Parts: sequence; C-alpha cells; structure tokens
Amino acid sequence: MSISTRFSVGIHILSLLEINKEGVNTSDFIAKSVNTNPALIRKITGMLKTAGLVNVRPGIAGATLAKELSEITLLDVYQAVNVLSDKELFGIHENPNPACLVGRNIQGAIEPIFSVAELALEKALGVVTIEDVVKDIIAKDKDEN
Amino acid sequence: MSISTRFSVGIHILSLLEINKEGVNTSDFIAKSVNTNPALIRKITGMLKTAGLVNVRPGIAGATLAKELSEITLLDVYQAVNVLSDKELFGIHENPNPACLVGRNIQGAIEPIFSVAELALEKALGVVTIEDVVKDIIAKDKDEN
DNA sequence: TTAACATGTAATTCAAGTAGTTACAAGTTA
DNA sequence: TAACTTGTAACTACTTGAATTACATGTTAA
Repeated sequence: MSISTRFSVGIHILSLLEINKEGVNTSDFIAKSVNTNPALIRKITGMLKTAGLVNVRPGIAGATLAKELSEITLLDVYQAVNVLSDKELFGIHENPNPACLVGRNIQGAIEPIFSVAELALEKALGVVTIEDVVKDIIAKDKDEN
Repeated sequence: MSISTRFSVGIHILSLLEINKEGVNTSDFIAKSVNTNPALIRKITGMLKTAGLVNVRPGIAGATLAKELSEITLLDVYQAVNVLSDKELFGIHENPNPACLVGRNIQGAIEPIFSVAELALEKALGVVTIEDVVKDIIAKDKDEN
C-alpha cells in the first residue's frame, strides 16, 4: 500500500504558506488549494505544528512557517505527518516458527537490510528542502507561459 | 501504513527453499515455518512463480528455486509480491486546484523527488541477494550455539 | 458584551487493503 | 481409484485512509 497522501499534502501546505505569505492562510483557504476539506487541513497542520514547522493558534486565523524555508527538508515533513511513528516502513511477519532454522533467524537477518533501505529513502528526502520545491513550482509555472 | 508482510514472507519462502533444498517444500511445510496458513503461502508462491523466481506446478508437491541464489535480489522479491504494481510508493493527493499557483504545479514538482527517493530504496534492496540472507541466517544460528 | 469567525478535535461514514480461513476444482502419483 | 498436492475463489475480521459533520474553545472587532 502507498504512503499516505498526508505527506504530499503537508508539502503542499508548507509551499503555499511561503508563496502566499502576504495573505492569511486559513484552513479554509488552504483546503481550496489542495481540494479537500478544512478539517483535514487542520489535522495535518496540527501535525506540522507539533513538529515545529508551522505556527498556528486556536482562534487566530492563518498558519505561518516556523522555520526558514531552506531549513525544512521533505524528511522533516515525512516524519511530521507519517504516523509511521512506532511502526517500521516494512511490515515483518510475526511469530515465525522457532523450531525452524529459517524461522528463528529470519527476522534478525532482514531487519538490518530493511533499515538500510529505509535510511536510503530518508536520506533522499533529507536533501530536498521546501525552498527547492517552491522554486520549482515557480519555475514550472513560468515555463507554461 | 507499512509495506505488506508479503515481502518478508517472500524472502522467508525463498530462503527456506534453499536451506531445505533436500526436502519437499510443500505449502503446508512452508506455512509451518512462517507460522501462517498454506493458502496464503500458495498465493505468495504463485506471485514468485509469475516473477520467474520459483518453480511450482499444480498437483506436484513442493516448490523449488528457479534461479541461482546469488541472482535473486530482494528487489526482485519486492517487485514480485508487492502489488504496488501500477501504484507508486508515495500517494499523491489528486485534483489540486488549477486556479492556484501551488495547486497546478505541486504534482510536477514533487513527483520527480518521490521517484528519486523510491529509486534509492529500490537500489538498497537491489544490492542484497537471497544468498546474503541465507548466509546470514546460518551465521546467526551458529552465533547462538 | 456579543456576533462572527477561526482552530482543535471527536465521531461517523465509506472505501480499500491485509491477513486469516474455509472450501473445492483440477492436477498428479502410487 | 485413493490420497495427496496446487490454484483459486469466497468470506470474514481488522486496520487505515480520507472525507465529512458537528461542536467546543479561542480570538477579534463592532
């Protein structure tokens, strides 16, 4: 199964906060850009807030970036919204047969490999910042005109 | 959500086919090692067969490896069982607002990044073979004695 | 002070995927 | 033919994702 779209929506939100930084970015406004509903935006924005990426307060309209654009990597967003939290990216079948040579050693053999693969993924996300994404969004838009 | 345990079960099956290559590896036997039921094993084995990794035929007891151990990478197994098929690893929120600068360019901006990350993951899986896993399983077992 | 508006969050619904299980048709072998 | 196997379909239970609704809580300005 795919990784939650919360990740791509989180990137969308942060990019929008920058590009529309002169305006007031309410959950309603953001929802219209993403094309979903405000409650979902507030939920994700809340996760980004917990991760220290945005400022947002009850009753006060609009979210703002809490860090420099160039200091927010996609890995930060990935970890902020992914609720992969305690779980690993790769699911491991539980309780293999300990009476079997393979069964009692398979988990220990593949877990380090899965970790390496997961770290490779995270490293790739860690070298891209929201600033890069914003620049690309602007550049792509100019290309079409 | 995590990547299906079919992946780790697939690795388990292939490792077992090698380590127990002197015996007859029926779906029932494999299921006892994995600690699941035979129907699920037959389903996954069928996927591995479609990918050309194992030999298995209706009515004939037991599956066997169809390739050299050192020629089967974890990426092969990943692709064989993952049914990620047409879908991408990263889910992308559909139909963002085309009237918004961010909305109409966000997908084009992040898709290449997601591809790079996904390829990094696959590359990490591609350099490890079932032979490596089998050797590690055997080595780990000796360590405990 | 109150009306209008915003966020935070819980509850609900619908859809999709995972994994486990049962059942049985079809193929093979002794 | 009997006993065994694989290949599948069907069903269940469970989990998660996403959309939606509703409302308590917080803020601001008239």
